Amino acid sequence: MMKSNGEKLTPAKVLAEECIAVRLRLINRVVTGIYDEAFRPYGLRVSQMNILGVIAHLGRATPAQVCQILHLEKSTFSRNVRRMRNKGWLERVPEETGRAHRLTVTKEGNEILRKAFPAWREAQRKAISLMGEEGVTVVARIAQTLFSKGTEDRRR
Amino acid sequence: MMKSNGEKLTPAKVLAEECIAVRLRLINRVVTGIYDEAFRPYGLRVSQMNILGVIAHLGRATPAQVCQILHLEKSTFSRNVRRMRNKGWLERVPEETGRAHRLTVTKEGNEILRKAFPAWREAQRKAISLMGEEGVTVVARIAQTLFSKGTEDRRR
DNA sequence: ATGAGTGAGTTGTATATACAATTACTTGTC
DNA sequence: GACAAGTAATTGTATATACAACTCACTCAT
Repeated sequence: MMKSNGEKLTPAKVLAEECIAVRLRLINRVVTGIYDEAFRPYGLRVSQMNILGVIAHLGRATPAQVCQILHLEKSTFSRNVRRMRNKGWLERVPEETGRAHRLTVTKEGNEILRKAFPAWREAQRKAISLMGEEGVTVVARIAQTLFSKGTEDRRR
Repeated sequence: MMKSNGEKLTPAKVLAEECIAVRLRLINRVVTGIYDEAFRPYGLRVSQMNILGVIAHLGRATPAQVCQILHLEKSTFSRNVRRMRNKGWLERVPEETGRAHRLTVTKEGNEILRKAFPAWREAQRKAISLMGEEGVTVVARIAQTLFSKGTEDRRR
């Protein structure tokens, strides 16, 4: 742990050994791969499942709500939604006013969630086995603080 | 914690409340944003810094080595390298044989790592504040098992 | 009423990512 | 030596992601 030996501490060395982002992004790639592989037979991606899940949960969601919860940029969300509307999983419900609208999960959208559910369970199992119970708990705790920040901290 | 109330447990509800991937990916977006923002003045992305760091650490690295360590698909790596070669941060050292080659970090590459180092420190500080010491430790532990898997488990 | 500002949404551009297919080279094997 | 198998790298295609710039429609102050 203590690096009191004679090796020189170049930026590269410190970066490679201490950078949080490199580790988190690595884990993210692997875990994303686990879920995407599980969902492949259904033509579903984990990113899409996440969005479907949130909207299904909210019922009739505004894009801004979903973006705030998931910390997604509005343009990212806009394009993700387009793909899912093309697949018939999401539907727009226009508001009375302006260009604004809400989103709902269609019957087909709920159907795909239902069909992919066993695959999700299997992916969860693998993810837990990779991250450990502790890892799962910690990730849930961190995400919780971000969900909160999303609702309390309106600016930005 | 226990959900013994009368709410119905739809797939959507279970997914939204229990999915590990949605939480991990959310954290990944936020943390990636922290580092990318810090690096923006230097025209550097966190993904690129990660690759530079690993290659600098290894000295003369084969693409396969780096891909194995970072769990990056070879085509992803290939295109990332192209961008960094265009910026003059990486250099190819051809092998005697075939199309194979190794990569080294150029003087400019080391320079950018050195220049961006304070920004990295600041991003680390923010990431630690977001994830907590425990979060940082757990992520390091999980990543460690993946690094190991990369070297011992050759298939896939 | 009108013109500045605001909020929601989309589009332009660029990077990151992965899977599938292809290309280029090497190394057998016959 | 020619052909089959294997490995490294690239290219084709698609999705995910974000920042910047733009459009559209509403609101409000003068």
